[in-house]
Amino acid sequence: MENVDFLKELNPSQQAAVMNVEGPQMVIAGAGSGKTRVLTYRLAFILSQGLAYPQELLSLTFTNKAAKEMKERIQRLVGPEAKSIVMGTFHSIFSRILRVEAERIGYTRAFTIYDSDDSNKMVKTLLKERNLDDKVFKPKVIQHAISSAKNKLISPKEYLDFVTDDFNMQVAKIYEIYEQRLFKSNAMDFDDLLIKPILLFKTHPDILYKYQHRFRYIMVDEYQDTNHAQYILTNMLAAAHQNICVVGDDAQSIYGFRGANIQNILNLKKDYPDLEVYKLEQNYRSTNTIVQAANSIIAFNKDQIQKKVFTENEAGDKISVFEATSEQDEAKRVANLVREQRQVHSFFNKDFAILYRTNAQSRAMEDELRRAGINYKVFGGLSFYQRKEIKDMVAYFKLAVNPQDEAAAKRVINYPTRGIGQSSIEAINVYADGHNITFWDALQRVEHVGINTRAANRVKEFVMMIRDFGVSCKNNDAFFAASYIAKQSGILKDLHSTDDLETLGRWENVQELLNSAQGYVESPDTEDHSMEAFLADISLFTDQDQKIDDDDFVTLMTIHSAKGLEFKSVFIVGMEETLFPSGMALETRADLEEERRLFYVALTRAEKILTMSYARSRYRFGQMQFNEKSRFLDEVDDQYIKKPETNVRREALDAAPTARRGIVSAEDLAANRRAKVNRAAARPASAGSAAAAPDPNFVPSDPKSIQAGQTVRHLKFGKGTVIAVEEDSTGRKATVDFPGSGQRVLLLKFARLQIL
DNA sequence: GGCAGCAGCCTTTTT
DNA sequence: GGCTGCTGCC
Repeated sequence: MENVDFLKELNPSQQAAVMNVEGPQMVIAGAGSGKTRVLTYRLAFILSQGLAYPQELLSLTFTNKAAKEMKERIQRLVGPEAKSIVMGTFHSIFSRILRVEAERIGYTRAFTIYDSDDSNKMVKTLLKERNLDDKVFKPKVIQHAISSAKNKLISPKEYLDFVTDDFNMQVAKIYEIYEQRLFKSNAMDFDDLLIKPILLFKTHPDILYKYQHRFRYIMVDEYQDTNHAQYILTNMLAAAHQNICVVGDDAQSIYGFRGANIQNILNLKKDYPDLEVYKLEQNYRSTNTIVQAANSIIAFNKDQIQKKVFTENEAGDKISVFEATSEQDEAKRVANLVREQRQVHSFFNKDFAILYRTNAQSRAMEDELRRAGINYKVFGGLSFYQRKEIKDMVAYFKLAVNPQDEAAAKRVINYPTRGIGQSSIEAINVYADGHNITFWDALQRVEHVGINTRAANRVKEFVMMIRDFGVSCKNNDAFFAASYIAKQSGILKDLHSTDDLETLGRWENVQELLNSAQGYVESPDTEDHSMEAFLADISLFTDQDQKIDDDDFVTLMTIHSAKGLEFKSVFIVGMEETLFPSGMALETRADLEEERRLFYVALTRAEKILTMSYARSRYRFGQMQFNEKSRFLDEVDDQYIKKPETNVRREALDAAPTARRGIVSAEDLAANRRAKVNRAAARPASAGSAAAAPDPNFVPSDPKSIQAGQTVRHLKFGKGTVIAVEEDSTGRKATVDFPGSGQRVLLLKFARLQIL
């Protein structure tokens, strides 16, 4: 409290944004302008001035990780009291509030959260029940229609009143039943975590009053990415005291596809006539070349708040652009450039990011980086909690806590297989529907359903098991209960019954889930150690939240995931029409402008060096495509791009070792064929392993001593060369090229290798 | 009821 | 090219 010295570290516009804390404020923060700094200092300022207790500050962030980092920074400024600031994503904060108030709107506090996969399955079930053709009524389309209706606060009834065509009438009906079904399952989908609080506040003014007065200062980060429901929610909470501060950058609004409404930021002045607007326009991150290049492209957008982002940083290198023959060629040259820049600029791997539009593009990059022996890490794609084995485990957790959870019950009632087949499940479903009871209640009365006794008995056993799990969750902490469930459900056994690497990997993942339960229970930050609390926590966990360890690796991720991050050297690959901008975004100006903002986000991730590339040919959907280079490349003011002659010289240099490559080189074809042979050979090899005679001369070396470049021997695959060694969440892995059976990635904790 | 093999979809992004 | 979910066979 004693000092406010930290304000000296801010420029005048940052200071203004930090120190004006009463009344509605909007901070338009250009890329790299110290937005996080302003947010943290603003909270610290309020605390240091004694304007509020920390628990009266509500700060809504885009990811849980951002919240955690921000809290740590505030703690460094004002001390441990910062811990009590209410900080997190919309979804996590409001799910917490909902848990406290659940009974008021007919849920129990043990309600479970449906992820989009669960919702999708629910829609599919409803289509089946209503005998609708899923070719006409595509589950994804319907799911999306329901979700956007919910986010616009349109009820099923209103939806029905609103539409005239047959298709949408059916959608309205499905929407209605979907809502009923979720309610009966004591479950909420992602949208509900925002919609239900609004409903709660509308119908219970006393509760609204409580939270309006509890949160005296509200801050919203990444405001450009909020949707209608989030906008309503913040307005409701801020209505009493109007101390709301939203921070964002309209130029970085890239989540329109999932309902984010850029109008929220463009029109805020209408909602708050007294709104004070601060613009942070000085960029501290990038070279002037990068800042100006980014300005030059965003100028093509019509929808925007005018601002001039500038920097006092040096001009820096011009932007390089290169054309590759194929995606492999592109990847190879990126790998070469990474090596070169590491040398020339003394960069580490962690100074590099390779950004792309779609996750599918990571594969070619990974192959070439691995071949080049460059340590890398892929973010996004299938996250830990989306993996089948994890979802199965989580479904058991959900059921134990909330047996009414229909999606969870259907997921695991016959996994691991216990003789309750599809026809039995179907019969139970029909029975539940016909008697207007829930799936779980129908399971209790399985003897009336009319399936064979064998299956009925299995169902009874299943029900008893789930009840038992429920008891275990009540009486023990999350780690104990999770371990108990993993064992008793038979999942661990199921995953440990074979010795193939993939299944073992799954077993490992389940172990990792148990580890995280242990970590959760033992963490000093968690007060509630119950399974219920643990579940609530992991249901909203995403890949964005994963810990980044201190290893030195090149970052591979989509541009969306890269928002908020910065790297010394950035590669934007796949700059091709229909890929970036996406072929799906060419129809309307609004869509194309969102793609352009995405390009803006990509450009502004770079601090020093920026390289962009496009490939003449690329495999998509298993077919070769030939794309034009992206229009976005032409939109960059060419004074910031390296002149073609420089490029040509570069290309001649780079191309030398790969000069023989055609569009698809013989080498690629060979590699391809080898991979296929390899895959085909994999099964017989492991099946026949029992027959292999033990070699008395084989002495496995210490896994830690395995290094790239070594010649090693493996009992099954024979002699091979270690191409790369890397480590990720599953452990240390070696890529070994065996002349007999091709390249294999081996987990070193299992594979026995002898260094020769 | 369980498993293998095949068809068809997908790939825009994710709380 | 890869994954999911469906069908048809045991």
